[in-house]
Amino acid sequence: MTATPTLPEMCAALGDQTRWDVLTRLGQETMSASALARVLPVSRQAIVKHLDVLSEAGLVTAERRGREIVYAALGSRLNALAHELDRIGNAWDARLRALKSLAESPDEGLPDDRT
Amino acid sequence: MTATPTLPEMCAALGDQTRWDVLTRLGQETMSASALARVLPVSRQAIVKHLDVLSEAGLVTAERRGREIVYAALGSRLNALAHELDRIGNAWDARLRALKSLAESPDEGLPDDRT
DNA sequence: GAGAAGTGCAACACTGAGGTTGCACGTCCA
DNA sequence: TGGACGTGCAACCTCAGTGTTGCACTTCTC
Repeated sequence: MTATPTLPEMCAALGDQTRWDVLTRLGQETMSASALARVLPVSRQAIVKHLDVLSEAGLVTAERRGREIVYAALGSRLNALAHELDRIGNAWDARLRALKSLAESPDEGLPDDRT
Repeated sequence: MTATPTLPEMCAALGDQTRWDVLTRLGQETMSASALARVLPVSRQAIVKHLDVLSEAGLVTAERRGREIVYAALGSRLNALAHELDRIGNAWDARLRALKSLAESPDEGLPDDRT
């Protein structure tokens, strides 16, 4: 049981192209690490490491099925992250709008970026 | 100019703790790189590099004001990313649910959503 | 004009992420 | 029972990201 990943950790897990390749494959069908390695242009060991990271972030589930381990992409954690990011984005923009309307006083002529 | 950053690129930009420190500060008030360096435990040059990355990702805006450059956190790109992630997460879970119900009653079709 | 403050650029060091190869060990099946 | 297939572990390599320092240049202010 891993501690809930922090926001930067979640984003870091999603900040790699190969990891997205893995995820999109797993979003289409459940696959084992070896099966993924057959499809993607990296070694199985590389895949395994990525799956570890994704599993740590709660983005995939693993299920042992005989001699192989089948992974599936898990959307719920992604939705939770999305919700969090949306909240933060809204807060930033709200503050920015407040600052702008606050700076509507005519005695500050700051648009001076033209030489 | 900055082509629209890809999804992994956006996530990679957000996958760093120091960058989040910068962003949260800029979400509270607009600041220059030097001002940020005074507040955060890293050098100005490190801050500048992070601001470059964030700017490239469209997460901050820069406005020259005299001899200094004032940055502000921009929420809109974050909201766009959130929306995208939410869509993908929903697609994954829908497919997973479909697979599960398919395993029980092999009667249903798959949702054909692209991720 | 002098000095303080901010930015720009370049060289450099260090660490960790991403990837590879090789081999050992379990599991399925003909 | 042996071979094919999948996973587990470890050593190793490479390079980009994060961070530093130093110096030059611009801009504001007194």
